[in-house]
Amino acid sequence: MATIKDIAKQAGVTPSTVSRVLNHAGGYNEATKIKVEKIAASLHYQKNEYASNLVGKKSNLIGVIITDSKSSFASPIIDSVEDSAYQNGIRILLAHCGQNDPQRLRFCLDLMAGQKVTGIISVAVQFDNDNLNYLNSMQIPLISLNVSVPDHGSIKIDDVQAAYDGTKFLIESGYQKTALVGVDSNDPQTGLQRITGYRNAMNDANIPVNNDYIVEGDFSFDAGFKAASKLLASSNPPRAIFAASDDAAAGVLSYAYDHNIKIPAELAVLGFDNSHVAQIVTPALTTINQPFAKMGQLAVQKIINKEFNEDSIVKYQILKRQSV
Amino acid sequence: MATIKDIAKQAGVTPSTVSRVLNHAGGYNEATKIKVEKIAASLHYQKNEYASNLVGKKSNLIGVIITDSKSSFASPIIDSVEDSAYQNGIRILLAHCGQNDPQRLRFCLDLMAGQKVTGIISVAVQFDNDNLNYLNSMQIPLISLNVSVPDHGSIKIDDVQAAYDGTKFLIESGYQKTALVGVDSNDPQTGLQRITGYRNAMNDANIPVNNDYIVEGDFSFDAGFKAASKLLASSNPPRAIFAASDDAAAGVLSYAYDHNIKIPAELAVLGFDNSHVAQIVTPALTTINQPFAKMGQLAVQKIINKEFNEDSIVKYQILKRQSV
DNA sequence: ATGTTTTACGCAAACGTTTGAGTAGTTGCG
DNA sequence: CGCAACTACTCAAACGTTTGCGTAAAACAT
Repeated sequence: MATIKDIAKQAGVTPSTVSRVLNHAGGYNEATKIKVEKIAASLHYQKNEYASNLVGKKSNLIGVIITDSKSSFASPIIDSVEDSAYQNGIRILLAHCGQNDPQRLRFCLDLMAGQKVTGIISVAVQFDNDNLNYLNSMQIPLISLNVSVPDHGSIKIDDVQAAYDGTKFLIESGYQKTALVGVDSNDPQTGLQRITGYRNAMNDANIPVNNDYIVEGDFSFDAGFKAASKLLASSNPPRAIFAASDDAAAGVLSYAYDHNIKIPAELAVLGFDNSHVAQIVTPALTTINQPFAKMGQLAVQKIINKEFNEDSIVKYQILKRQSV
Repeated sequence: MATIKDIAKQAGVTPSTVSRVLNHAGGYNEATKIKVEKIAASLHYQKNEYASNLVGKKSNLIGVIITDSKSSFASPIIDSVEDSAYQNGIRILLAHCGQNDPQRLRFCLDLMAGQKVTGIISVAVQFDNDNLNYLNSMQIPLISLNVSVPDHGSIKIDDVQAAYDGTKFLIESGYQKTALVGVDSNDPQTGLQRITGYRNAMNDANIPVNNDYIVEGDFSFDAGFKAASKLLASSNPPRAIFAASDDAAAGVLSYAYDHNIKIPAELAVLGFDNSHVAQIVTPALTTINQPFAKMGQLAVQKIINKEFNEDSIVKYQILKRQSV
């Protein structure tokens, strides 16, 4: 591979001059510039980023840590982060940390540290104490999406309020008997907050909360399916189901389809996320839109502008389609 | 940030020794090793990969270029590539190149070159001549998934045969009137090959091909929806639709749902990919399974083993669910 | 006791780039 | 004409590692 020295030799100048030309740093005359650029092109010169970053100490690298792509909202976020990064000449280092795998998360952090990333964007990653301390000790700024992480900036919707509004929306649409599925009360962030929002909305509407109507689970299709089978086979089935994700909502839809339950006539289904699947299932899901693209974009902006400490709450909307 | 020199100073040895200890290179005694490791830990030492790679000339970096994540099969591939990479201590540099954006693809290649990746995995990326030449001139090995790229290794299914088998499967299931949707005859790879497979199967079954039954489009939900509306509103609607992707199949399902067409009683739908959506739509899609996870894994293996020139054809299966 | 091998380091160069400081040669100004 | 200010460079150090070579000291063999 051609280096700056090869170019220098051919052009009859020193590497310094070549470097200045290639970086448009000024301090050379037009003829030299043209000559150097022509030789660089003919040699297929590619700057060695390792050398460059070593001396320059800036990496133009943003680390992105996601749990895994199955979570359905990872894709749009990665897309927008990548696009924003591209527009700013920044590169993306991607790593998966799995679901609750401190060891792998640690590996991810080491990776990012070794690459001297200017910042990390984590998507729905829960930090355990060890890794949080480790991160803090390394002084790498972090922007967390979807969940908040102590001492670091975050970008998320107001989960309590969103669950409140979703529940209220169902109630006002005539569904008093509304269940909440796919929430994990052990998850202090999303799960618990959405349960709180649901409870608050029921209380404010003076509807007693039936605890059987809160069905625990993760955000998966299966969780939705199982919850539906438990709820809808019971003696007192709900008239509406509020799922904690679109995938879970799709699970509900699937159960309903199998048992010939008409949506929304016999059962209303409200999703959460407005992920890709929300638009393509039948009937199309009424859901709570999370502005993933905007969140990814904002995360990159924050890292560029070094705004690491504020928490941003972004707006969601209830997106009406066919399922309620 | 602490460097190897800081450790050396504290430990009373030279950087060489520290380096050897940290790399488990041998040539030090146990006491020194323990001392160095303890100091390194206490200083939160992180190897500067830039310096390391600069001298070592190996990057442990694999570049991944995808068009965009919306293509629904990007996610499982990225997941498996990332997992395989993780198990081999390799990092992933991710870049999007958009759909037909030579300029951005060029940018991606520059990025990869600058980072001195050991290899590039491209997912469903079509190389124009300029970029192909550019890639070749840079001598970076490439493994292409889903499409084949001249002079470089690829991993894909046999699209002609898969479309043939899918069509044959529909015919043998009793559907003589089978349409093919979501294919682009301008796409010499996937599109054209699947059309060929479809035609071959029809011919072999002695069924005349009705050209109206081949509806052009991309792989999107909308393409499937539009194709369905064109086909099913016609005077001679097909009894089965073979979609070129699960997303397109979901579009067909959606149209059918809107017009109260029963699946599979009145219309059979066969998808393609077995992406995440295939399992969660209602009814669940019978589809052609592409082993994305295996493909990603294999791609990483090939790069590690430096097998850049073979084309691998991986196996698909027809996965029977509810839609046919 | 002498010679040989091994161990456990140190030394210094190298990787490719950037950048502050230095310097010929040219231009401008009064 | 003399001095300052530029221009267009060159020089050399620096970034943090790795690694081949060198070498004292220790261990072993004869």
